[in-house]
Amino acid sequence: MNDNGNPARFDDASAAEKPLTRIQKLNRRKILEAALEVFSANGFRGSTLDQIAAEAGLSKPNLLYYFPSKEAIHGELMIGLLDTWLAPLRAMNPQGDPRAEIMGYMRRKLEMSREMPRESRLFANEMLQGAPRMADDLGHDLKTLVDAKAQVIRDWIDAGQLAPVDPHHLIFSIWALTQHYADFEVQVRAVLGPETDPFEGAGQFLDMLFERLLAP
Amino acid sequence: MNDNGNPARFDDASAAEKPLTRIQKLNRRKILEAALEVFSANGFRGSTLDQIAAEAGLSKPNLLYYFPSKEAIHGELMIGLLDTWLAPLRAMNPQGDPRAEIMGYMRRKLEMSREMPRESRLFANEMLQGAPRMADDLGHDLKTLVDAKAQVIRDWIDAGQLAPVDPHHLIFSIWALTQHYADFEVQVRAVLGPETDPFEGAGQFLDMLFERLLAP
DNA sequence: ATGCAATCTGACCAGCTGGTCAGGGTCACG
DNA sequence: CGTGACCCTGACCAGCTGGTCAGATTGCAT
Repeated sequence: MNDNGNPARFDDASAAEKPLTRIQKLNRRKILEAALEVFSANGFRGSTLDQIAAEAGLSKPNLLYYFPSKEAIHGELMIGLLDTWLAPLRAMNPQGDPRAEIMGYMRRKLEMSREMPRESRLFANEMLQGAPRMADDLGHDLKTLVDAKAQVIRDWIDAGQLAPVDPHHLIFSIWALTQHYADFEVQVRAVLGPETDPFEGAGQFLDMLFERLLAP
Repeated sequence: MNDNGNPARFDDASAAEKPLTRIQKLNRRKILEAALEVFSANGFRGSTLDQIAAEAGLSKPNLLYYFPSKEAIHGELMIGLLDTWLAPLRAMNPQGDPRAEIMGYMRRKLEMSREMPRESRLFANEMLQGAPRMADDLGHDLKTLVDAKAQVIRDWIDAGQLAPVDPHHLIFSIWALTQHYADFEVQVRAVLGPETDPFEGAGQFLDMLFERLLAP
C-alpha cells in the first residue's frame, strides 16, 4: 500500500510508475465508461457517485479505491477530451487541396457527432458552465491551434483557392453545425420524426452548404 | 390564507384569479430573474435554492412562499421559453421575399443570442439532458411549427426562388450557427481573444454564408 | 500452501439541499 | 387606528451525497 492507500495513478516524475494490474485496467475502464455515460447525460453536478457505481457495476467505495474523488474521475475524462476533440482539426493538411481538406474536416467532425455523442455532450456541458475545469487549456492550446489553422486557411484564400471568408468563423461554423446534431439530438429527432436518420440528411446538407460557401 | 398557504398563482379555470399585489409582482420578477441567472449557468440539478435566494436578495423560505418548489420556478421559466425561442420563426412570412425572410430570421436569431445568452443556455441545458421537462412540447408544438415553415420553404424552392436545400436542415443550421455564439461563448472568446466582439464577425460571416447557400 | 499486497465492502459520517412550520412583522383599507 | 390578510424569517428536518475506515476477501508470487 502506498502513502495514500490507493494504487499508483499519478504521472509526476517523483512517483514510481507502477504498471497497472489486470484488474486495475479493467475496473478503471469500467468506471470511466460509466462516468462518461452519466456525466454526459446529467452534467458534473447532476451526476452522483452512486449512479456511476451502479452503471459500472461496482460499489461506491470501490470507485473511490480507484479514483480519489468525483472530481478526479471527471478530470480524467476531461484530460483526453479536448485532444480527441481537436484531433481532426490538427489533421488538416496545409499541403492538401484546400476545399478537400476543409470538407474532410467537416465530415470527420460530423462523423464524431454520430459516433461519439456522449463525448460531444460532455464537452458541451463543460462549455455551457463556462468551462471551469478547462479554462487554462482553452486560452492556450486551443487558441494556438486554431490560430495556426486559421492562418493556413487565410493563405489558401490569398492564393485564390477559397472564397474570402473569415477563417475563425469558418471553423466555428463547422463546430456549430456538426456538434448540433449530437448535442441537440432530442430536438432534431423530435422535428424529423422517429423514422428519419438525422445524420444522413445532415451529411448531404452540409456538403452542399460548404461547397457553396467555399467556392472561390 | 388559501388552502396551501401560498398566494394564488394558478391559471386553471376553477381557481379565482386574484390579481397580483405590487409586492408579489416585484418579488416574483426578482426570483425569476435570479433563477434565470443561476439555472442557465449551472443547470437545474447544479443550482440550489440558496444560490437563487442570494441572487434575488431574498430568503430561501421567502422563495418558497412565492413558488411551491424548485421545480415550479424552473417550470415557470420553461413555460415562456420555447415560445419566446420560436417567435422569430413564427414571424417568418410566407408572402414575403424568400431570401429576405430567411436572412431576417437568421439575423433575429443571432440578435437573440447576443441579447439573451442566458435564455439560450437555459434552453441548451434542457436539450443536453434530453429535455425531460419539455419532451411533450417538443414532439407537438415544435414539430408542427417547423413542419409548417419547412413546407413554406419547400414552396419557395419549387418556385425557383431558393436553392434546393433540405428545409429542415436549413432551419437546424440557423439554430446551430446562431446559438453556438451564446452557448459556447467561452470557447469563442477564448479563440478570438478578449479584444474582438464575436457577434460582429459572426454577423458578417453568416450573412455571406446564407447569401451563398440560398442563391438559386 | 503460505503470506503479503491488492481488492472490495458495510457501516458510518458531516455537510448540503429542498422543503416545512410556527410565529412575528407589515401593509392596505375601512 | 384597528384588523385581517399579506409578507417574511429563524429554526428545524429528513434524505441525499461525497467521502472515510476498519476489516474481510481475493489474487498472486514464491
